[in-house]
Amino acid sequence: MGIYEELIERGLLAQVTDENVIRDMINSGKATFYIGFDCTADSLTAGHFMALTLMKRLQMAGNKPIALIGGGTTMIGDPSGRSDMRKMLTREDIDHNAACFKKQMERFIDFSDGKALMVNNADWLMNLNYIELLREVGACFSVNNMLRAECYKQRMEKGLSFLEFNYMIMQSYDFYYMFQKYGCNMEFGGDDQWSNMLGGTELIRRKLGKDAHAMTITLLTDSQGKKMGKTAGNAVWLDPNKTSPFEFFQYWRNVDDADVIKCIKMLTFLPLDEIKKMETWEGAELNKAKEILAYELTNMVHGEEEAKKALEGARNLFSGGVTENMPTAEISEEDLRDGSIDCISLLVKSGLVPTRNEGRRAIEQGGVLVNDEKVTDIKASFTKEDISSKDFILKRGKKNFRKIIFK
RNA sequence: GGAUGGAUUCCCGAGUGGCCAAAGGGGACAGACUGUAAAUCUGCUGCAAAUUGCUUCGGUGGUUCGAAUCCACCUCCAUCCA
Repeated sequence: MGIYEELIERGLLAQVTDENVIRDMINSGKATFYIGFDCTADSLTAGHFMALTLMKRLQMAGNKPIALIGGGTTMIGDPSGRSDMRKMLTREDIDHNAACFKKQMERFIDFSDGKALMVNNADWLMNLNYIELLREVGACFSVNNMLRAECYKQRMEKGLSFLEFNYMIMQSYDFYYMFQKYGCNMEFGGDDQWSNMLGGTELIRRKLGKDAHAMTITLLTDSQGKKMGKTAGNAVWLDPNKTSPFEFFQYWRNVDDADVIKCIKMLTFLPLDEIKKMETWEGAELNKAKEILAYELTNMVHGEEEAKKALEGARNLFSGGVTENMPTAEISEEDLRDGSIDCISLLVKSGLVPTRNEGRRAIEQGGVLVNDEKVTDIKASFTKEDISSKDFILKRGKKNFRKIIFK
């Protein structure tokens, strides 16, 4: 089975420009492909992770990846699939984010000995001359066609600024530029990028009379069609300081029954026949699959040690007992008032709750437990001895908890 | 450039002088039930030194005992005309 067939089997491919050509190309390792990452935040997310694994899969099959950091395109902001305008980022923010991306990517993709390239489109986009660009590239685009593109549809009602409208042109130019400079003959991206990507292949065909290809990855959505990799509107980050390995693990441990197998197929590198066996699992048995999924991903993103810790921590918490490898929070003498700390402060301090009001509410609703005993009094407080004499486990809800350590 | 409509809390959206920290829905969170799942039911959803106080209805000023609501100017958005 070639890599192309494997990608299909895993449900990763959404659309391709020319199936036969692309299959031959990637199966024989002749593709030099790129995936663009716009640096809108200072960490990659679970969504990017799928793109990175794809890069890796293709790299393992002998193809050459180019990771394109969108230092230039981020200045514009991709309107695809968005219902509102993006916040404009400053040049400094973008540069900072790009640096963060770079670091994280190096963990996944082997960039040594030219096996893969990392480039930043700020290097060529920032110096473009407006009139020249319009004449050279702008003439190749039909506004009529662009307006028909799926990615702008949602914006036709809410409004689309000219700035964002140009995003497609910039992305197309990237491909055109890298096609010439690096021999990049294929572009990968999320399925929401399809129209932007076609812009690139079209531009190359018009300007150079050559064929370039595009292929999109199925967006990772849950059974309700919502994009995965987000909790409460917040992304699941790959940066351990933004989403701890434990939280990361728990996110995947908690996916819907209906989505586990799909996630394992799309995100992990487990062999397909192994996954086939899991497909027969049902009901509570699926928890095993969830654990595997969570472990595999945490292992890839945060390393084996963290993955093991998270796995054990979670097992301990949910099946009781040992308090090793649980996330901890530290408090010190300064946090005490009159020799003790009240429960609400402790919740806030440990990060289990963002505001005192929410802490109060959690207690009122019976959602706060100390060593598995419900806290019933809002004014409950604990002394240094309470906390340091034995393990002190503070829980908010069923899945959020900290071991409190007195320092 | 002209005309009209609009901006409300995480999102959608009601509110057109006091009864408004602001209806309803979604989402999120918590409880029950479960398998750390889904569905369902219940509660809850600005902040805090918490029977009270403070901040919030695009922005800045004003009128008023009192403004999300009225007035002026400004910013942004949509639709139509150019």
